[in-house]
Amino acid sequence: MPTPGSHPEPRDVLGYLLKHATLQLTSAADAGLNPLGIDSKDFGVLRLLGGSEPRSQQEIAESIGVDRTTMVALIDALEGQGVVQRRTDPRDRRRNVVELTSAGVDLVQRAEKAYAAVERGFLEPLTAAQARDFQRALRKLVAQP
Amino acid sequence: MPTPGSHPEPRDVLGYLLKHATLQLTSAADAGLNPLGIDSKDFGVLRLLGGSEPRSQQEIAESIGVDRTTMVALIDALEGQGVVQRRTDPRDRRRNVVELTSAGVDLVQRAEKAYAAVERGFLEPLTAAQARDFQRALRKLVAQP
DNA sequence: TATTGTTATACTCTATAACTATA
DNA sequence: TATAGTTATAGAGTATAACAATA
Repeated sequence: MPTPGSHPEPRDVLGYLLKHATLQLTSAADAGLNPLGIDSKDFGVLRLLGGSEPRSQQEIAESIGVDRTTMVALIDALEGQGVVQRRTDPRDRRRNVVELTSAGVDLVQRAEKAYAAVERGFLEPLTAAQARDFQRALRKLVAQP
Repeated sequence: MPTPGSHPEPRDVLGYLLKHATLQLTSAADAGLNPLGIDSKDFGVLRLLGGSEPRSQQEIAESIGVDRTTMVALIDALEGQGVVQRRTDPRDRRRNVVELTSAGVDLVQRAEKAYAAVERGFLEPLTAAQARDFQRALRKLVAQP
């Protein structure tokens, strides 16, 4: 804790804390998902595809926040693993709709469990109420314009 | 908010929230520090040097969490701006002790103010108590082994 | 022999530009 | 003419390996 009047320690700077919290959780998630053959970025795509409406590559790219050219390689890899499948949209043949295969559906379910366990482990230093408030605060902060 | 039984929305995943909170704060900090000619990474180095003990390039690199080879270019740039100075440690001539120049001391003071304003803006959606609890929780999480 | 700073090099990640096929 | 996917290319960022000076 910084002494009044002194320079705050680097570790007390919000930017440092947020960055390292992100790094820790990401690396724990990568490790937890590794036995399933995917990483946290793949998981971001897969859990999007586990949702209700089918999505084109471009829509997925926008949701994740990467370029559509970056999405190509991501989908290539997942398709190579047999967990997703590209299908030309019959109503607009320029678009690829990406769908989970049955193996993909199964993978997403296992990945959700693995990721949930990682989150629980990460939040373990907090009480249930603290963890809830923490995520609530985070949502408010990220919702900022 | 996720409906019970449904897949949680991507935006509710802790990893997503942490990553985007970090991105938002970092980019706000870069913008706030830009008029001073530095970015948030430079600021991390400078505020370390504003502390009590002098540090070698390697020590700074370790504190920041980058390789010592990466530190070279960072210090090059800051030295080129005239805000830090390399000095060979007379007690171990292999080491470069990096010190703030008087212009550097001045810069750090202004940068601390600018960064503090950015943090305040970022935390604005929270009440003072919520912001305090949020940072407290973050410290606990990052302190994990 | 080990360590600090440095340089050269390579690797990862991602975006920009250009091409194709469709619209 | 504009858009989705693709490919090739380039840029940022950072690490690994090798070298000089010093311990």
